[in-house]
Amino acid sequence: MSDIPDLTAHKGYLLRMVSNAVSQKFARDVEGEGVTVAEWAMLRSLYGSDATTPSDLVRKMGMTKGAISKLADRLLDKGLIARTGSNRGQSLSLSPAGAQRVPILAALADQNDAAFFTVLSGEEHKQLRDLLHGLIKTHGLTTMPVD
Amino acid sequence: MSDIPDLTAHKGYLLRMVSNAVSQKFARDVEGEGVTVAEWAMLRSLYGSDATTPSDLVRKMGMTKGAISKLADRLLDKGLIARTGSNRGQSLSLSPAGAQRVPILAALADQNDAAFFTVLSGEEHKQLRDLLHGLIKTHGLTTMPVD
DNA sequence: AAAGGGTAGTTTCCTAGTCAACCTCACGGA
DNA sequence: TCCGTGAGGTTGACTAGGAAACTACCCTTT
Repeated sequence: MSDIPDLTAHKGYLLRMVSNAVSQKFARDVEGEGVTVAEWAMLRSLYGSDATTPSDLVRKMGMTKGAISKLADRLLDKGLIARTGSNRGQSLSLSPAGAQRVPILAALADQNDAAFFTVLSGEEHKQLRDLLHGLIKTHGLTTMPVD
Repeated sequence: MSDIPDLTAHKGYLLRMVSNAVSQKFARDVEGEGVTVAEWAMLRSLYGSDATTPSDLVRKMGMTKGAISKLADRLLDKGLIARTGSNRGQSLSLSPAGAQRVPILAALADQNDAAFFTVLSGEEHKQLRDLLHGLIKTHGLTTMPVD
C-alpha cells in the first residue's frame, strides 16, 4: 500500500490551521462588540469612502451579491450603516453609530494580530509578510473570500 | 479622527486570504472526486487507524460532535465508511471503497499544495514551514477547525 | 416611442456548520 | 441491586453563505 504522508506535511493544511486559529480568536473578540467578522469587514470597507455600492463590496470582499445583500440588511438592522437610493445605483455608508464603532474594532483587530504574532522576531515578521505577499501576488489574489 | 491602518496590514488578514485561496482551489479539485474538504479530512483521519470513535474525530478535527455525527452520516451514505456498534462505544472505519479513495485524494492534496507553493524557493519553503510550526506550537494548536 | 438586453440587487432554496436539548447506556455508590 | 450521573451520540432549530432564479431599471437600438 502506498504511503500516505502525514496530512500535516501539507502547507495548505498548516496554513489553514493557523489562519483559522487567528480568525476564531478574533471572532470571539468582536463578538463582544456585537458584530461578526464579516460585518466588521464590511464596516471596515465602508470606512473612509463614502458612497460605496453593494457591487463594490462584492469585489472588495469576495462574497456573492446575495451574501452582500443580506449582510447589508443585518448591519442596517443594527443601525450601523445607511442605505440610500433604492435598487439600482444605491449606495451604502456608515451611520454615525457605525463610524463610531470602526476605530474600536480596528483596535481589537490590531491587538489580536499583535498578540498572535508576538512570538515572531522582527526578522520573522518580515519573512512571513514577504512570503504571504509573494503568494498573493503570484496567484493574483485581491479579495478575502470569507469562505 | 484616528487613522485606521490599512486592513491588509494585518497578518491575520493576509493569512486568511492565502489560506482561503488554497482551500478553495483544493475544494474544487476534490469536488471532482465527489467529496468535500471536510469529508476528505475525515477519511484521512480514519486512514491507518482502525476503530476510531466519533469523539476521537471530534478532537482530531476540531468540529462539534453534531457536525461529526452528520458528516459520518454523509460518508456512510456514500459508502465510504462503516459504522459498527451502536450509540455508545461505536466505532468508525473506512470501507473498502473509502480506503481505495484515500490515496487518490491524498495525491490531489499533494498536487494542490505543490502547485500553490511552487513559486517558493527551497529556502522559502523552509521558512514558511518553520514560521507556521512555530505559531502552531506557541498557541498549542492541535486541530483543524473547519471554521 | 417601444422593445430588448444587460446589469444591479433581492429572494429562494440548499448546504454545512454550531448550539442546545435530548436519548441511551455504562458504571459507581448507597 | 438499583439508581443516578454523566459521557457519547443524535436530532432539531438556527445561522451564514453560495447558486441561481427572479425583479427592476437604464440604455441602446430601431
